[in-house]
Amino acid sequence: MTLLAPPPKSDRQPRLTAAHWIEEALNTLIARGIDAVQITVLARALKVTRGSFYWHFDSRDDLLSALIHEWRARNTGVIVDAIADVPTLDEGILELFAVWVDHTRFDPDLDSAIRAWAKHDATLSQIMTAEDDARINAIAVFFERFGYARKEAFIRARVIYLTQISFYALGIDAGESVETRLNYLEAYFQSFTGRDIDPVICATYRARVLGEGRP
Amino acid sequence: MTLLAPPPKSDRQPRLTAAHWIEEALNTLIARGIDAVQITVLARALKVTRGSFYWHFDSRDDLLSALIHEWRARNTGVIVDAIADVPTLDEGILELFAVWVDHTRFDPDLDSAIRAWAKHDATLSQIMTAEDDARINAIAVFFERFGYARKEAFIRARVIYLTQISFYALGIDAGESVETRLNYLEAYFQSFTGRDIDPVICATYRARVLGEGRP
DNA sequence: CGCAGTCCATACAAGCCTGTATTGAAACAT
DNA sequence: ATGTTTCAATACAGGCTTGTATGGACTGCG
Repeated sequence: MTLLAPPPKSDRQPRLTAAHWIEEALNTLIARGIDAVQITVLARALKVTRGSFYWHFDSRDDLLSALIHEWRARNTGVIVDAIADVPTLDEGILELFAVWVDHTRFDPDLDSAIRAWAKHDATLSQIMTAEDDARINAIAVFFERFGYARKEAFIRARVIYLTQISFYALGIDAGESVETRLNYLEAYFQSFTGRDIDPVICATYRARVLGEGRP
Repeated sequence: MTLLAPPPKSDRQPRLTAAHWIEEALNTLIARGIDAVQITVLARALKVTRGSFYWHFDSRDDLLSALIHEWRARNTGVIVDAIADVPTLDEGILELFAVWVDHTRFDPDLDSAIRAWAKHDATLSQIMTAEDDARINAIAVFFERFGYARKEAFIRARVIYLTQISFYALGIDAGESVETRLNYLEAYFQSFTGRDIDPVICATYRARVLGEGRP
């Protein structure tokens, strides 16, 4: 069968691990949706045959479970943690903004893709709803800490969270530069909180974001 | 082949039209996503074989085009029209709320399903983005008409629109009663506009919505 | 009555995907 | 060096989907 002599194969290709498959699966999940996460597709992308896959996983469902697990490990709790102990309202809101922008802490593409998947998967939908509720609730508690009445805090939490989720869903964040978004900062703050942002804190934040832009 | 005598077939089954296929396709698009819109699946649901489909349509792509066409005919312009000529800010916002709730004017499930589809279809994505921009812009113009500065109007338009889109995406609208939502009405209004709603207009609106609930 | 148009059933070719079973080839340990 | 473990290629069976080709049944019309 093997007519050709084995090619040099010099540099010890580190064989694939389950993590490689998960990574590739996440990529295609984000790029093309859950229905496109097919073993054949992943194998092609990884330049390997499906024989490898079935060594690392029992089945496709096994892989899909791993994807959900991976999402929970990455994106769950990030938002809740971000505002748990902020000292002022202004810093809390800006911390939220920072989380939205810092894709190493919160991966919006992954979140969107999982959400789209959940739309047609009952059990995943429950998990997603619970996560959304936890995030909104955390923001509501945050607002309450700074003098907002219960009902208003809840609605403002919803508004700020839902706005951000759509921001990703519509791809607005992809088409707008950091500068443009910073230009809208005061307006967003006023809209979300009903108060004006502290100019000093605002300026500090601007400098920080622009600084991180060019490390 | 036909061993059995043809069953009574009494009541002249009005044969299927392309519209029937489109309707069923929209249903499964909403329920299970674009990848589930398969000729075989639709035929099963319509209790007909695929032979029928290929009489009404050239191919699956032909059907998908029809779906997009149908969406444009139904959902495009609805939001823009709703607030084009409202006399006051309060009524405009409430008119927007009314549109969100009145699924005969605006079909959120269809909109969501098309949006999810567009996420992985470049050309459809462009159409969707254009539609979103048009809606947001219309709301921004509306805010400007009532004294909001250009930048603030734009951001407030975004916030109110994006909030609503997520409302559907997260399925919050499905899990909350009309009464609950009406209870939050003042809070939403304050959050979206930065002003307090006129109590009289508010009461009138409440009565109207509750009245329509039981026709 | 017969003919044409409308609509659907059936059968077939080709492609794609999953899962299993078996073989093959490196890497590691004894 | 020899055997075991790790990972991947290959081959096969079953199922599902699209698209085409063709024939049948029903309708309306001349």
